[in-house]
Amino acid sequence: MPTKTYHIGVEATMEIIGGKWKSIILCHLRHQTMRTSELARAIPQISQKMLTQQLRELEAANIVTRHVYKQVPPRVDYALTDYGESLSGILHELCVWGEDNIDRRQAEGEEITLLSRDDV
Amino acid sequence: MPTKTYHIGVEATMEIIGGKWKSIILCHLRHQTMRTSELARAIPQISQKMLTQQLRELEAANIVTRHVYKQVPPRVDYALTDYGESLSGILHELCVWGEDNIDRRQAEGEEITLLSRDDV
DNA sequence: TGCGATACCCACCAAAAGGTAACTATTAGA
DNA sequence: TCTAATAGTTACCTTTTGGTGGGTATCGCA
Repeated sequence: MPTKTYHIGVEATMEIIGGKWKSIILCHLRHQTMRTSELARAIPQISQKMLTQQLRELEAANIVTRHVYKQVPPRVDYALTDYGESLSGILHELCVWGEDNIDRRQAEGEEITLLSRDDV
Repeated sequence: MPTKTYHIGVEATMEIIGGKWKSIILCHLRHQTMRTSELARAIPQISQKMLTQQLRELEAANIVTRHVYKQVPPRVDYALTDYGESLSGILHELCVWGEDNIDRRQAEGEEITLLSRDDV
């Protein structure tokens, strides 16, 4: 197999938490284990397809675990792995920086809203 | 104008440092002011077009400044703004986490290389 | 005269990422 | 018998992102 080459560490990180959805999903899982439908409610813009696709990729990267209960209707929940928890600090800072960014842009008159400031 | 809505802070952050190139460019600028050609050498995979495009977007977000010297041949350099500096800690952690991620994957036998570990 | 150096721009094309809608399975309960 | 509920898949399409190859401008220098 051809060796995969990175030039700088951040490339690898962004491969894992980059894209439109992964960091958002992880920010929610940072606080609690969540069912599929809970995640979907917490991220109303995401489609069913994207949600499961992104969760599969996070699982493959050993960032989240998937737990299937043997029930009907099905019940599945997701949680950060220990390794996923090592991203917790970064995720928190990304949220806080973004909140501050939105505040600044509002102060400059941009028409912009932040619906929930769930980071403590 | 329709109000832009974010649901969680990290969405705004990712709009600014997300994508394939922005965080890499910023990680380099974290250590020093750099000319266009220096950035191009530091990030050999990037095309001229992408480099200037991403720099324009970072400039528009007030994360970097562009300084043009009145010379021939032209000389332009880029540096983090004060606001851009507020990302410095996050960028550093993203690099370090990625380096650790690469180490782990290597330890598990993946064929993977990290060329430079420039974070102190 | 014509080339090298630097920092662009533009038109065009390819690939990746994301979105929509319709479909599956199973069981409880109206 | 029909419907709701949950989690997921699949095919198909659109949008966004990124890549290539060309072109511009100015000045010094061989």
